[in-house]
Amino acid sequence: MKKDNLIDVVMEKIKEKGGRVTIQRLAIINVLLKLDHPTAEEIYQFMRNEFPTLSFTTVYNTLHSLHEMGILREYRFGEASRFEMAETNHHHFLCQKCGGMKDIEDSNITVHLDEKLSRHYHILNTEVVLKGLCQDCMGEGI
Amino acid sequence: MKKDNLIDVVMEKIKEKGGRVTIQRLAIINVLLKLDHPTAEEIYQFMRNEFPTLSFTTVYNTLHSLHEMGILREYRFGEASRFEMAETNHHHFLCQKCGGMKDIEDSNITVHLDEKLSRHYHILNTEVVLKGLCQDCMGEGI
DNA sequence: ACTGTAAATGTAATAATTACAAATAAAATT
DNA sequence: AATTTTATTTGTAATTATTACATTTACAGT
Ligand SMILES: [Mn+2]
Ligand SMILES: [Mn+2]
Ligand SMILES: [Zn+2]
Ligand SMILES: [Zn+2]
Repeated sequence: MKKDNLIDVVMEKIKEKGGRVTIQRLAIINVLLKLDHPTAEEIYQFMRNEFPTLSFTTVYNTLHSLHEMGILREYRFGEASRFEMAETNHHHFLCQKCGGMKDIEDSNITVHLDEKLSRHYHILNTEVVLKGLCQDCMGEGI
Repeated sequence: MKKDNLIDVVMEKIKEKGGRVTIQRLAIINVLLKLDHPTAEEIYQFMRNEFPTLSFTTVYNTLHSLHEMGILREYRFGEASRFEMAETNHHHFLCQKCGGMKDIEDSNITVHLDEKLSRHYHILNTEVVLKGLCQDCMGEGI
């Protein structure tokens, strides 16, 4: 999806949910498009130069409200939460050494759920988490 | 596996790694066999009556060292880490409403990884995380 | 029993996140 | 365009989970 178009979609979704389109929200969306699974701290530090008046609390508030609106996803692997746009479904690889989190395209993994699972759970999302060593960390042990 | 036998296996594994078999470690292993994905806090509270001299720090220390020894697994979904014995591989369901974490038997899900993934990563573990609503929370929205 | 040292303990410190009250500014209404 | 409403931002303080550290205890080898 083209970036400007995606921003429009996000703005629309915010309005749908009765939220307000603020420069802080739009700015954070733009940062999420640039950084790879950033933490709240990483987002804040990245924005400080261009946006010195931004409050760290606003970063948390915004990430939380955008998450509630279904606009982004939150992952709580590592010690700090990491965020990304909720666009497409995909899987993740977690490096046990450096803590890195890499996207794995949906097409690279096939998952089949036994149909009896849906009798016990209302499943909204299926995601595979691979753990191991990334290319940078290979050949050094854990 | 029979429980006493499992304890023996754990003791053996601790010794293999050059660790010491302490009553705290054995007690915490026993708690992990009773509780379902407990947090450090839940383990500590569960043990306080029978073991009033136990330190909360020891719970953390023990969970950490047993994890390092490969005896248990740590999951950092929710705000606090949750722990379980590392016996068999299985998958998990996370309820978006109550935060509950349920085991899904390995046999209920089949996962196929594209072979080209192993050219980029050294994959040690594959786990599926299902998100949705558990039976208790169904029919109440998110 | 003696001894070396890993582990346990208690307290203090840190890191991530949240709570709260006051100030600001979207956006609806006039 | 001015006014109004109230969601959001901001700064600070509080909370929660976890870790650091110095001291004491006790596992396990001799
Ligand atoms: Mn991703
Ligand atoms: Mn489990
Ligand atoms: Zn790595
Ligand atoms: Zn539930």
